[in-house]
Amino acid sequence: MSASQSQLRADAAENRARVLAVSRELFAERGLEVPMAAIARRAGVGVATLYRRFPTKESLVMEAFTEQFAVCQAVIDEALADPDPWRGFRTVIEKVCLLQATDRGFTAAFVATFPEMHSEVRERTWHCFGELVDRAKASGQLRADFSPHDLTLVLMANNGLAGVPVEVAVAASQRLVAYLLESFRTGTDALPPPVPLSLDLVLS
Amino acid sequence: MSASQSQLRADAAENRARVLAVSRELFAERGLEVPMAAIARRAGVGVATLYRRFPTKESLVMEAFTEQFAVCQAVIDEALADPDPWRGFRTVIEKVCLLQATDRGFTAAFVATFPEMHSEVRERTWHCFGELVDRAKASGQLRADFSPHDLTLVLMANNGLAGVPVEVAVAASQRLVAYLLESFRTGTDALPPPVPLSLDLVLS
DNA sequence: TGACAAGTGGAGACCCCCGTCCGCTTGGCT
DNA sequence: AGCCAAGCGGACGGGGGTCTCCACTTGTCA
Repeated sequence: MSASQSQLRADAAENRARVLAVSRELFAERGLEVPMAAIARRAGVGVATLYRRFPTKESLVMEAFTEQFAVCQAVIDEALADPDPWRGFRTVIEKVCLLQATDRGFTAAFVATFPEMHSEVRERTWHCFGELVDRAKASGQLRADFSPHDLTLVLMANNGLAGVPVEVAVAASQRLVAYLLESFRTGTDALPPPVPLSLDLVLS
Repeated sequence: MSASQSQLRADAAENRARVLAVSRELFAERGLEVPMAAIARRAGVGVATLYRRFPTKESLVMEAFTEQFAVCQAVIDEALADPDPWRGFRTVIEKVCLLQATDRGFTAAFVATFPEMHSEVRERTWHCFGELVDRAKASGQLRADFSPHDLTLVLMANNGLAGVPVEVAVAASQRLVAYLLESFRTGTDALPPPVPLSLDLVLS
């Protein structure tokens, strides 16, 4: 990596880093539709600088989120290492949904770059999750008719909560996830408290 | 109403009606971001005609969806008339979510125009649903910690399923709703079959 | 049937976005 | 210290959106 980074002049490298940091901030706050000019302005550089480092907006998005994708994979790996399959399963869903609720650009970036990722990576993730599901079913804690496709269902549903202020989104997401996990499992326990959502919140 | 309609010349009235019909079609198919020019083209009129009848795109949206809003209110009224409170409750959620899944512009229009509706209407809808919830709880079929705010939660979550082909969205929505209703209730029965969702579908 | 108000459509003003071009600046090496 | 390639930023082209303006057409009523 020092090959591509250290080739850059010191100031250029610093700018590049600042651009990435700012991108992550703004994408998280306002979603991927934030204009390149806004990123440039907040990073204190010109638009041209952005495009010199990242030939396209999409490439910037991709770069800005690779870290998050790694986190995702780590979450699944960790879950597979958990001796309790249900806890692993639950944790994956909780953590990924939290990530989604916290970072407004995350899902969009996820679906946008998903087709571009080496299918190898996709396959691996999918396979791992499938294994998690099988184990959880085998342990009798996950309902038998749960489908791995339901993970996508959860992610998409949870994504519908984006667009409200972060704290609200997080609380709402937690309650949604709790409801769903309760359906997924054989058993019951207390939900997090209701969230006073209002459709007005979507306007912000 | 005939006051404002019959003032229009015959051809103008016909154009207006066709514009509204086309709007509903396109909003349902492609969401609210469909350009005014596209609506005009499909309706076989010029852009100016649109703007003469509907001073702003927002006003067109509002007009195009008032019918759907009426359907919503009707659904709730019908549910209140149902002697079985749980069935009423369940039906409201199922029907509204189906509406959402079928019509891509519906939710967007709903949240967009919600703040503009006479608060009288909002209050009434909200009040009715609250009553439905109370009755369902009293009958012991709805969990006690269900909050009316959870309706908004469901709507937002269900909205996250928009953007995939309609048939898929409907199937996914049905499964999501089934999962959630199962959580909301004290009891259990069979879910609709899993939906082979893929994140790729979002790209369409 | 003829006159005129009501109706019409397309060109274009204005704005916002992505991505490029080009003349100026500056870090880094000798 | 001085050179120069690497770096820089702002102006600009191209596309697409909402909404307006205006010269032309057409329904309607006497």
